Amino acid sequence: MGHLPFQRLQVELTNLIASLPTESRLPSEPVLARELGVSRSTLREAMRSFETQGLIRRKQGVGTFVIGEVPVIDSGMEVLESIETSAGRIGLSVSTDSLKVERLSADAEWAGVLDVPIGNALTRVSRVILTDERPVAYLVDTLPESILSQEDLITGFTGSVLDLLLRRGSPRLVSSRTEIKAVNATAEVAHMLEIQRGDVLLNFTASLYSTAGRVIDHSFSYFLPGYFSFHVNRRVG
Amino acid sequence: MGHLPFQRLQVELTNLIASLPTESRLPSEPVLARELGVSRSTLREAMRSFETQGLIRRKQGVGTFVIGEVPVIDSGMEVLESIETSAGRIGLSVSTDSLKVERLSADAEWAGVLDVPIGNALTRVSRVILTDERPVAYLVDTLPESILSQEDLITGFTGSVLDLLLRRGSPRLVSSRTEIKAVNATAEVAHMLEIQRGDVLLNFTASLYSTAGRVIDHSFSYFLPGYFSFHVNRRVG
DNA sequence: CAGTGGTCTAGACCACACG
DNA sequence: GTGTGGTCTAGACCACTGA
Repeated sequence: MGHLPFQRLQVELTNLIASLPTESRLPSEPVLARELGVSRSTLREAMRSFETQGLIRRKQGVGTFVIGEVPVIDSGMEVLESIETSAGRIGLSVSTDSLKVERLSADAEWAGVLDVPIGNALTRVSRVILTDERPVAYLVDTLPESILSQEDLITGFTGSVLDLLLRRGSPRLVSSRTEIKAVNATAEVAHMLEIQRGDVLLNFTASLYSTAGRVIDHSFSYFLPGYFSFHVNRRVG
Repeated sequence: MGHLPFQRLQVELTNLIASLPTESRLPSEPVLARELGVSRSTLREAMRSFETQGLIRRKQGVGTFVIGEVPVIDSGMEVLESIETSAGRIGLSVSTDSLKVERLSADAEWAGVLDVPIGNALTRVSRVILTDERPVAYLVDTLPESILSQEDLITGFTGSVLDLLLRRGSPRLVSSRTEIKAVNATAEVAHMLEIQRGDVLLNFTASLYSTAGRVIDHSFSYFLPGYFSFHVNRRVG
């Protein structure tokens, strides 16, 4: 009956995961593969989507664990707000990890994106968002140093560049143009989010504008599906 | 220095694909794997993202081909419009394939979603969108038969349920609530889109509302990344 | 150290297109 | 039939965790 190992596997894994209590550990991959009558490769492939859905968590050197209810961070796309704000609305506290602030020089491409001369100093802030120890988003903000310098980040920086700019009040922000894509995790992003290379991610590429129509900030955001719910109300043409 | 076969592979494949003319065929997988000094599994894994980006096209039993410039269908999320309309704006003609119309009975879940009694007759329209022979989107619309019957679809149905409802003018439509996700292709969807199971897709789940606030239609849409560009302007809270 | 998940290999067999 | 991409296997080795 082994005609469709994969689809059968998905069903059996679904049942197995549902039958186990939260936080419990699955059998190791070699053992589980033997029990289910498939090779380890096939088992791992089937497990992929379960992790991006937030149903299990794999930790290298430790094991694979069942996750219970995932607190889904809900956010409407009409309004731009930080993940901290979205999470706060559902009473979820998130933390920032792997915060990195870099100073770099604008090459031709970045000069074009941010509308500054080539060679201008830029500030780049990258960070990982955690909910309950789980990395769920990776964010990279790039903006002119004249707008945000490393010194600005010393005091009272919680992690969100957007929240910092809003709190400071200048320059005044009005809107962001956001492009929505689905991507495979690159090796770098996979490492930051503790997932596997090639796993599916939701990606936003956004430019933030001031009232003067200037580009204030450019950001790449990568979200683990299963932990977020983005929605939008579209009017009929 | 084969310490990072995969990352090196990505670079070499990028160069190889860029160096070949449009429509040309790549060497077969066993040959190419040997030439690049990796196993076939690794080669195929690395090729995955190239296909979802629209850079190559794999055809079972035929070969793997280089795609040139992909016409990207650009669409703003503020306004709901059919893919035909979005494609038309950039002068691209798309066609419908694998059109299937089903009649089914509302179970408890669908009754709740569409706000009809359990057991009510429903119409389901599923189809694949092609651009230049390439399946790029898979759409499934489900709605009460009282709103759209199979007879309504006999004459002048181009494929888009939305366009048909708009042309008919009743019921009057106002908006849609759309949820945005990134997913792995299921076996079924992968087959319809001629991609591999597990490949990354952008997914919209939407409910369409009438002026009376009734749910008129529920749809699942799956898009191949690389062929679409969805964007939204977000205002600052 | 032993045991876990992460990566990669070599090869088998299947499904499909085309001559 | 021949050759292609699609699936699956068995096993090796690495990277990491924790006792």
